[in-house]
Amino acid sequence: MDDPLIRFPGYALRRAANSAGSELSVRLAELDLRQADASALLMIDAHPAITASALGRALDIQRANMVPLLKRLESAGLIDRHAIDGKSQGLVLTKDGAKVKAKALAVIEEFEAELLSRIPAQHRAHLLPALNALWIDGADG
Amino acid sequence: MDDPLIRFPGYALRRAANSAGSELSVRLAELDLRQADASALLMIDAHPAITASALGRALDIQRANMVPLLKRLESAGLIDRHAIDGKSQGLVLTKDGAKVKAKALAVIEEFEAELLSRIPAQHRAHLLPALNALWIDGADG
DNA sequence: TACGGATTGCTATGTTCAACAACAATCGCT
DNA sequence: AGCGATTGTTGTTGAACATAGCAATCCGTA
Repeated sequence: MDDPLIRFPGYALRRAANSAGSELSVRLAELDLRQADASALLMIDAHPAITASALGRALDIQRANMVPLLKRLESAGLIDRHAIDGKSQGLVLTKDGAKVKAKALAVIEEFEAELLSRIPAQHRAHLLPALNALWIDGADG
Repeated sequence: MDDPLIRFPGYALRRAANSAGSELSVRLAELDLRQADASALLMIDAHPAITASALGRALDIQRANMVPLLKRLESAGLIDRHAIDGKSQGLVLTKDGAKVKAKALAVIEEFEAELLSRIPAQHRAHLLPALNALWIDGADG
């Protein structure tokens, strides 16, 4: 079918993100993780005792929407929360959390490699810098 | 904040798509259109009398979810439906639909140009072919 | 021509994701 | 001490997407 939309990078962006995202979700589901969960685990691992709201800012998830995410990770025994002061809470991985994070990282690394392998070689190295230019300090700061 | 995720193309894909998508939605909202609406208008314009289910396949929208979309476009007076045979219906743009489609196309063209302008020149031409490789006949073909 | 599988449009329903407004409690700066 | 800003939370809303099922219709083949 002749498609008048495929010439638009924005449209291709949406379709590619949906395609890649749904496939990654399937793989992460085997670890009982969602994409946001895995992102949070990796970020907490890189920044132990990070604050819930700081994590939300880093992942572009609003404070209100962090609540069920953190509740899920805590219920699964993957993270611990401890009070930093009277209003902030620091997040750290539990031992189980570290194990699951390692598995998730392996899944993601493999997925990313497969993703790149689908791209013609001459375009491959350009994808990441091009994408990053679109959202890092992009229009939505 | 040091971000362990920005080295992943898949993550950048999601963030970039969200960023670009939400911005485009704001602009299309001034025409009372959603992204799927605009996509449908462009596709119907390129394929007059296209079937509802064929349109859904082209846009990767399930038949069930086409119902409210088409109802919305029809209620707004942008499309007409006529029976092709006993079970299929052909979709065409109304005069108003053609006008709105032209406006939407202008919005999208401008948006896409701005999007590309944010990408360093040496990466710019590679984005579209790289993205298209990810979803056209990709893993979810 | 008659039959059976496939297709079409639709209803109903559920899930996930993300946005908003509001709130009490707390912090940090002056 | 006081005041604006921040934090974690609740509740609600809307969009986007998926599944299961259904009656009607089409189409290839016997």
